Amino acid sequence: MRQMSWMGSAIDRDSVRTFAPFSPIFHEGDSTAEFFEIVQGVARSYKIFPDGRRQIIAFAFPGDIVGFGHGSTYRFDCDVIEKTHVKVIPRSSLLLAMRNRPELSEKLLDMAAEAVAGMQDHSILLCRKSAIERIASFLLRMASRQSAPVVGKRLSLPMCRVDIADFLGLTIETVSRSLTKMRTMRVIDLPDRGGFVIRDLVKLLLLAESEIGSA
Amino acid sequence: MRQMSWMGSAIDRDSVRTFAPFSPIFHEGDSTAEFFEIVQGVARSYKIFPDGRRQIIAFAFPGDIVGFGHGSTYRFDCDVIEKTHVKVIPRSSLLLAMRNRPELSEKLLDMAAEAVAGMQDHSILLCRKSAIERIASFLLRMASRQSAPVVGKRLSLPMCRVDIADFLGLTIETVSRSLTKMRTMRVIDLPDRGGFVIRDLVKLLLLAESEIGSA
DNA sequence: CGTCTTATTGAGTTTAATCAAAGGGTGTGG
DNA sequence: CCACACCCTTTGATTAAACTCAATAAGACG
Repeated sequence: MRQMSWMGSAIDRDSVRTFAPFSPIFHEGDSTAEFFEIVQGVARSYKIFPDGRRQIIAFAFPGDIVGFGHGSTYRFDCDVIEKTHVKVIPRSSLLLAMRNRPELSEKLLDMAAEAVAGMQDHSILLCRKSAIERIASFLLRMASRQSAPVVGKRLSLPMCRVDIADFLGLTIETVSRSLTKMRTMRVIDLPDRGGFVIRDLVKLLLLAESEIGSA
Repeated sequence: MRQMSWMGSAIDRDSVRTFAPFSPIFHEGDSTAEFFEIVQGVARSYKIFPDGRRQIIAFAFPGDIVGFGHGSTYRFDCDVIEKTHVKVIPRSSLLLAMRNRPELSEKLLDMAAEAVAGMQDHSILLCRKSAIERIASFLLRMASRQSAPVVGKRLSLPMCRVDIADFLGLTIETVSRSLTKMRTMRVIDLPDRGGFVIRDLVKLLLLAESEIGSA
């Protein structure tokens, strides 16, 4: 969920908070008194199940909103994977703004629709795509978050393998093998931990099969 | 998306339309001039991809709303799998109601949040559960849509195997094998096409692993 | 420099997909 | 009413993909 800047003056008094790596923004079950715009850094939303399985629902980058679009309590946990600055927006200020400006509500509904559509695409990615297609789609998405998908430039991949695996519904071994394969195919480079380079954008797009989930 | 009855007088002038089996309610790309409440029957929402794969996004039963929560155009196709009566709600009447009653907007946002949460649960079902867990979860959901999950009563399963497969991200063969296995285990009965009977609710809940996706 | 964590690589197993064929209703026409 | 055809479903055999278990390698950090 992005681009809330049109909210304008309604959120002038928001405060910015800083989170240390791996500290929580909120927990499942906490009441939704506020939501959060990532200013700098990366957050991850996830659910942990009784059997220990973890599903990462989304990564949030600067400009993204987390915690919005829940009911009265959060439906999952959210923490940050590196030092992160977060703008805290009181729920009440949004509700106030909605009453003052009804057209805002329509916009928010559209945003919610966008979120639903995004989840649908992600579902399809999870159940219809092969491991390598998922990784390729994921890398393209990571790339488009920090610049246009550029060949040759080092792009940041701030999350560890197990996070990628838990986001894509794979194991870390499969993630690692797929990345290695793509490196062998000269589609990407892996210069260091936490970074990757696109060497052949056309092949990467082909691997991702483009139209699903690369949005 | 359910329980829109609180909309009350805003939708008094809605008309009811009847759709013959497999006729479309709307297509992807159509403009969202209206949305639809299923009065009687069953609808399915789905996307078809360039490679021919089809993903059924949701089944809609009486009381459910379809077509709500898109942007200005529908994001997928929707048709009915049996003779279905549908209440047509003009989008304009909802927007009007929102302006007149701001608290409605909050309720709609909550509904959207609900939809997002539902999609998240479905994602998890699709990428974390085995075939038999998915089928068990699906049967429980089907059961809870028509009554409390009751042992011994014939429950309707109106969609064909290929629809179940495309909803759960499986093949029809796997769906069929899983159902057969559950029948062999005396968990369910399959008295006829389009129906099933729960014989052992406890085992069925265990197979579904309950907490994920049975909501 | 050594330890600890994270990532990679390898071997074997499991699950579901694929390919292929047979069975079972339903409906139509003789 | 029966026979046939069609569609949907079930069952079987094989294959392929990803998971599991296990070991090694590479960074990060004190």
